Amino acid sequence: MFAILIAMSATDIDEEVAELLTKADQRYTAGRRRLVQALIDGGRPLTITQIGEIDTTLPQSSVYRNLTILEEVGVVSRIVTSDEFARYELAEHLTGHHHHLICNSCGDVADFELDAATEKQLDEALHKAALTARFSVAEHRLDLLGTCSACA
Amino acid sequence: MFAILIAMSATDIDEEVAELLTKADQRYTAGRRRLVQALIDGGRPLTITQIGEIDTTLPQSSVYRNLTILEEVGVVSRIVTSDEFARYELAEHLTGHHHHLICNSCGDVADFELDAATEKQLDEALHKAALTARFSVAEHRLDLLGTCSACA
DNA sequence: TAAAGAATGAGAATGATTACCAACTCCACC
DNA sequence: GGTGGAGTTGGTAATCATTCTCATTCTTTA
Repeated sequence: MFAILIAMSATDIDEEVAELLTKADQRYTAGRRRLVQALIDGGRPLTITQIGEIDTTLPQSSVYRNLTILEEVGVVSRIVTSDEFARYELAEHLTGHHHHLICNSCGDVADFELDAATEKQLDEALHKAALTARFSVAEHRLDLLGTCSACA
Repeated sequence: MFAILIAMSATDIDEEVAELLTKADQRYTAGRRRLVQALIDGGRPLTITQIGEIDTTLPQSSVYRNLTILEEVGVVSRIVTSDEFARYELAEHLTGHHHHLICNSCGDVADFELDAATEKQLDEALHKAALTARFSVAEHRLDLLGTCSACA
């Protein structure tokens, strides 16, 4: 498993997280720091269980609560695939816009990026489609479903 | 709410469903017929609750069981958004390839299509990306998240 | 028509997630 | 350098979408 290319250094992320929490009148406590670090270390969307494996000192109830708070504040985003577990990763403005490779076999999720030209054309086509449906777009989500190299 | 453009007539769908069930040693019972009809009538991905509202004669436990069977057989596909409810719609080979508009406010989901050129370029870019990640693609999934016209 | 196998549906069980709450921590102000 | 109060924690109980169970009811076929 590879660590993904991160758009900011770990300390930059830390500062950004601190600012976002402060702006929302929330503290950047030790537990929350460890949680963010686990997400950085994971390098891909993680389930609650996987987070608990990466940092065994984190109690599950605190992980759930703090992920919710970090999501509200815009630090993490929650993604749902097809299995019964929600996954969390750092928000795109910290890691860069990307998409997901979802393995139908093991359920694991990896990140990937599209070349800028395709991304641009896609965006234009999506905005046109949204316009005719009178739908106001906040973001788009593009996933590939299939089999990862570990399961092949 | 509009009904979506369906790639097959209702009777064509019925025949196709019958064949797929038979091939899997399953019966196309009255309850399953009503379930498929509810999905056709809905014209968009429906939650269990919405299906129960469209056809109030369908018991919830049977809806769950039969949706699972219809999914295994390839008649319906289950989609998960961000809220806590799974949604079901007829599989793409019955309705045509399409994508989803997911409303962050009411949670409802509508279908839309992309023009063929964009879809083609997207497909090529995705295959290239999958190749470098050594990921074998079964399908892609593209959703727009935002606000629907009813909630705007 | 009878027997075997499928399917049904009402309710119980499961399990990821959320809510609760008593103990703890941190900060601001005196 | 305390003290009060709000914020946070973490263990446990509650929630609720979904799955399982099983007695009953249909279907098929011999």
